[in-house]
Amino acid sequence: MQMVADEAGVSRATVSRVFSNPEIVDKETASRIKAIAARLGYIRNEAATQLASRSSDLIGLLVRDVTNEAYARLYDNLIHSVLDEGYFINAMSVGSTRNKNVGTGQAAEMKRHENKRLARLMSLRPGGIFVSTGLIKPQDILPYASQIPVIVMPHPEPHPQLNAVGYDEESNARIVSQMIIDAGHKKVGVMTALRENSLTEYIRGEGVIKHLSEAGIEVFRRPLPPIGSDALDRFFLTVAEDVKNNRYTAMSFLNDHRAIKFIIWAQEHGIKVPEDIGVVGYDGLGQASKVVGLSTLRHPVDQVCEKGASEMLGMLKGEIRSNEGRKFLFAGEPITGRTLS
Amino acid sequence: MQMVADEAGVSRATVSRVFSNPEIVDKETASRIKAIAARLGYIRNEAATQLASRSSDLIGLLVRDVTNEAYARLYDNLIHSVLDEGYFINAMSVGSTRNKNVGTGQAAEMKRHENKRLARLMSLRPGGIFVSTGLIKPQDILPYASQIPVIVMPHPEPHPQLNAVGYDEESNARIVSQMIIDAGHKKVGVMTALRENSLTEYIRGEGVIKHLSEAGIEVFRRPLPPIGSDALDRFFLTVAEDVKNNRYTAMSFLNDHRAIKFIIWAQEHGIKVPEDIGVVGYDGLGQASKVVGLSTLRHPVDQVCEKGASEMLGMLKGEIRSNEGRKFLFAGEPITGRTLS
DNA sequence: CTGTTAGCGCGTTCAA
DNA sequence: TTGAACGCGCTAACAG
Repeated sequence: MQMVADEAGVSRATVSRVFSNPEIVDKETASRIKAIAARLGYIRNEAATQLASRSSDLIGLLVRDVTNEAYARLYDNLIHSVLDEGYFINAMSVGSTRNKNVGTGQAAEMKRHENKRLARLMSLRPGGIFVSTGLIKPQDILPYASQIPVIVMPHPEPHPQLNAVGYDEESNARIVSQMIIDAGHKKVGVMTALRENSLTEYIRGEGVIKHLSEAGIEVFRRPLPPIGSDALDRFFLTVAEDVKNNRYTAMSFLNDHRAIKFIIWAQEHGIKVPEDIGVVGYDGLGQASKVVGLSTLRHPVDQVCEKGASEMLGMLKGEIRSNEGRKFLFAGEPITGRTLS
Repeated sequence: MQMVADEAGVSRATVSRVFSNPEIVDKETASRIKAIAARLGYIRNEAATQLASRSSDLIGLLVRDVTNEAYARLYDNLIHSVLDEGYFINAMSVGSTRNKNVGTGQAAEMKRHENKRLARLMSLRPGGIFVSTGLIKPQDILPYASQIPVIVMPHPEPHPQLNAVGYDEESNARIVSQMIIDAGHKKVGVMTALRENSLTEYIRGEGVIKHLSEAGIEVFRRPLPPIGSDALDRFFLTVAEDVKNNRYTAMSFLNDHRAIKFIIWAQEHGIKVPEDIGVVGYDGLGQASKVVGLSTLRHPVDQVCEKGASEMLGMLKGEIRSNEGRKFLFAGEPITGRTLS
């Protein structure tokens, strides 16, 4: 910066103004300085900028797993939504469990890991934070939420003090249930999750069970084994056993990814979908579900992101109070595919 | 930090040491300070740390599009590879073109956009940078490469001064060609790209053409129309026309994503794969290609990431010189699916 | 092992 | 419209 200032025959302060408040600098001087800066390859040091200005154009994003298409979409969408207003998303991916030997009962460790990442995110002193992971607990977020705007997304976090923009799981469960009912199934297997592993998935599963039961459908609760590399395979074996015994004619999954994995698995194990068993997913994202023709529910990702971004920007500008636990829920839409009947 | 120091009855310097160089602090003092910091919710300001230490535990990643599974895998893999050594990946996603009205000939604008993002990344003063985008040009990277370690990945950037860890497109083209030949095709359509739009895809396409031609196969060059929202649809129409006229029996795509999009499109337009036309992809990533049973070539993502990360870490530690244009190429492996014959 | 001191590169007063 | 001076929160010598 000093070099640019010297070259232009001005002080560092003027150079600084050119990059932070160009309007208050003489037009000619400004363009001359810009040219010199470009020629010299000067790029402002954000760390120093942030430190001196006590503000940041950075918005943190704690995200579960970027290889998960649902999160990737969210990420991508947020980037563009906030970029228009001059903000940047700094993502902290907790990471996939793909190559990790995460065994039974290690959900606790994953939570610790998420908390670490969240703290790291805070160390960057972002203007605000989006939290997009199902594992972390409200009480771990709360301390930060009192310092900067925090929006939980797209999980419909119920905690009264946390802002949340998310999927209307209640409505969604009803929609999925109706799809199953409309397809004529009378006996249905439903994948469920433990509350402590994923509140969202817990609500999804229980919601579907509630609606199906109320409609007189016979429901078979099939809990997803605790987190672990072979959990899904064990789950599939259970379903295969159920199919063999004609316990139910359709299976409701907690997300598309697992539904599709099951379809691939079933194919390899001589089980036909939907002849032997109907399959319904949950999220409707990703190319794979389109290819399979998966019957599923499409989450309103774009709506959620737009609302989340506009809420965040409103809070950053001080137009919206960030400590009132504002809630916004959006319902998805049914996607009729070829896997349910 | 001052509050923590006061509370512990030590100076700020000691608190600082606890978080940057714990070994040189008295063990008891250190743990006492840590406890106080935790209680007070103190989190170090990274901007200040970075400014004062003139170093960063941050590695930048310029990435084309996180919603693209190939890049997402790369991203995720890098995060974990460098985290083990105490580094963090800060990704700058140039963004998908999904919702953008990117018309014909706007490749130039996308390049400008990428350059802006790269500059922004530099403003964060990372220790090094991974460049994972096909559009940006060597001369736009070079100025940065002289300042910090830069590794281009996974595109096999040929520029002699740039480090690159990437896919061995030469070998890959040979492998794909062999798959097509082995499937018995004599007349083949090959998707090609413009050199200025994507060097990698250009090399891929030309490589396949070269190998097929040398094997006596009749090749039909089918260039992908310039970037634009309807480019792919126009391409598909061309292929459909070719199929109708029996010009060729198989089509070689430049990546799985487009191959799968074609398969979905073909399905909707009454064209059967592989009966009417065989399809071969390129990259072998993503759940969708598995579902389709796409015949394709699997890129060695993990190998590339591991090598890239270890190179980067070596450079950051000064064990490897970063200005020698080191090159590492890895060949993929053929995936025999159901779409080629 | 710990405290003191001098910056890191910038934004932002306050005068001029 | 510009420059001088101060400080953001922290690390890195150096001395003790």
